[in-house]
Amino acid sequence: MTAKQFASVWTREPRQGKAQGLTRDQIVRAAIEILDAEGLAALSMRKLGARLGAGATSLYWHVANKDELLELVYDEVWGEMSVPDPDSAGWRDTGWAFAHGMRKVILRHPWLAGLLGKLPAIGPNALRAAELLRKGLHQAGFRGLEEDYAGAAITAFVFGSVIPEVVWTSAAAEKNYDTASMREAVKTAAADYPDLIARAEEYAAHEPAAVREMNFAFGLACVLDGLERRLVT
Amino acid sequence: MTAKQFASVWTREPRQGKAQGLTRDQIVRAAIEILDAEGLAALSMRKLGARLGAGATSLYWHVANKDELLELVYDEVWGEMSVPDPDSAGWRDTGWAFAHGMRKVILRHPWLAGLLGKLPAIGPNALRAAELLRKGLHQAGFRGLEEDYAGAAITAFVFGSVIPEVVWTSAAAEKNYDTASMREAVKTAAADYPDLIARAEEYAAHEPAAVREMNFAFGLACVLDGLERRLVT
DNA sequence: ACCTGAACACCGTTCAAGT
DNA sequence: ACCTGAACACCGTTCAAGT
Repeated sequence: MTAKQFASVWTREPRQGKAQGLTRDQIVRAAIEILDAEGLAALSMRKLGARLGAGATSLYWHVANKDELLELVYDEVWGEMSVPDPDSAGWRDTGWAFAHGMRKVILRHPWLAGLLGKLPAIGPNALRAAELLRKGLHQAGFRGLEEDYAGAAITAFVFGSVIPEVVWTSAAAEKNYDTASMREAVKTAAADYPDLIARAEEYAAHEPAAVREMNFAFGLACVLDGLERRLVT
Repeated sequence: MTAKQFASVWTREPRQGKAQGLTRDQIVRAAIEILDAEGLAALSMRKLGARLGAGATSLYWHVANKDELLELVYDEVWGEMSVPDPDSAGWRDTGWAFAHGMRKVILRHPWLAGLLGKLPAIGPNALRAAELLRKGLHQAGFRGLEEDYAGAAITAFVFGSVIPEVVWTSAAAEKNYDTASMREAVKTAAADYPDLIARAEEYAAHEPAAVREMNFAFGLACVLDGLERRLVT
């Protein structure tokens, strides 16, 4: 048994206006750092607490539970999205910029893909973005339910596009597979479908980032074309 | 201490040709039952083992780990998808049927949404469906990378559409919130955006299943229109 | 070949207690 | 008001041992 160190108000550091306590903001930022560095599965309350030099259970003063923390984190990153100004451009440019802005955020934080199907997004940043999209589509001429449908079509396309973009790389990162062996695995899995393999090989022959960007642009243009047509009619 | 029951080869049931052992198929089916009934978070190896009258660790003979089990489960449900025959209909009908088939599977197994961003889909059922979509788009006239882009656009739209459809109801189910209080929460969260609230209220005024179906049909028609246009040009 | 149980190294969360 | 540590009820997974 070692003796306890002497401690009293006089030996202890002053409180200094609560500058050293935990903040919800601080917690959220630290969580994002862990998520960016190690992925969704690696975030635990204990690890997060340790990173902040606090006990895991201290977090529960600032945050009701882990799911609520994830909601905060989820909305925080939507704040990074650069939203276009619907007043300064045509609706089509707005839609285009909106979709690319969303995509960029998810590519920067791939763990978002694992949260999309888990949490509803009703935080302030998500709502701000939703309102901007709505406004752009309203100015374009959509009214009533079609205003919703049009917005849903754009965001649906973005979510659905980015998920497969991200799921491979983040699965590979979490279990650290090498990409060559993964490609090989797909090839043997698809042995019955030579045409599918041929397609995968042509796809893989291109620079990944570039071909994905084109893939995204192609689909987005389809969606926007469809919206435009519905507007004219 | 209670005495052990007498047991020997003679009192024990015969082996009967290994009819009573666990099967991979059996395990996968039981897992789906749990998932359908209680959702993704409720599935544990221990619970699954118990349901099958076995120890949790027995499962590891048939399955490498939980993630692999989820991959099996994931692919298994894609087997339920009714895939259209691209030879018997125009490509647009095929695309339409394909998208609706996918959507139906996810709506029947909402926990799929939580897996989309987590697991790549390269099981046999997923590949069979992918090949069919590819074939339909090839017959339509898409070639090269555009064949991929077109397929990706359709599946992206379906995934992205169904996620928000499902995430609310499954979040509500897991924590059993009542829908009225959730709607109220959204309303107060969006207090700064009256137009957004107005839209949400008109949306909520309709029969949910019907308005979602229309939402889906609207966006899908946009995507297909866009594809058609790219085909003609 | 297939299954078991004990054990390990984790989880999220509660709560009485401290300052 | 904020933080701590011990404790509870779970996890997924490994592995020696059984049949």
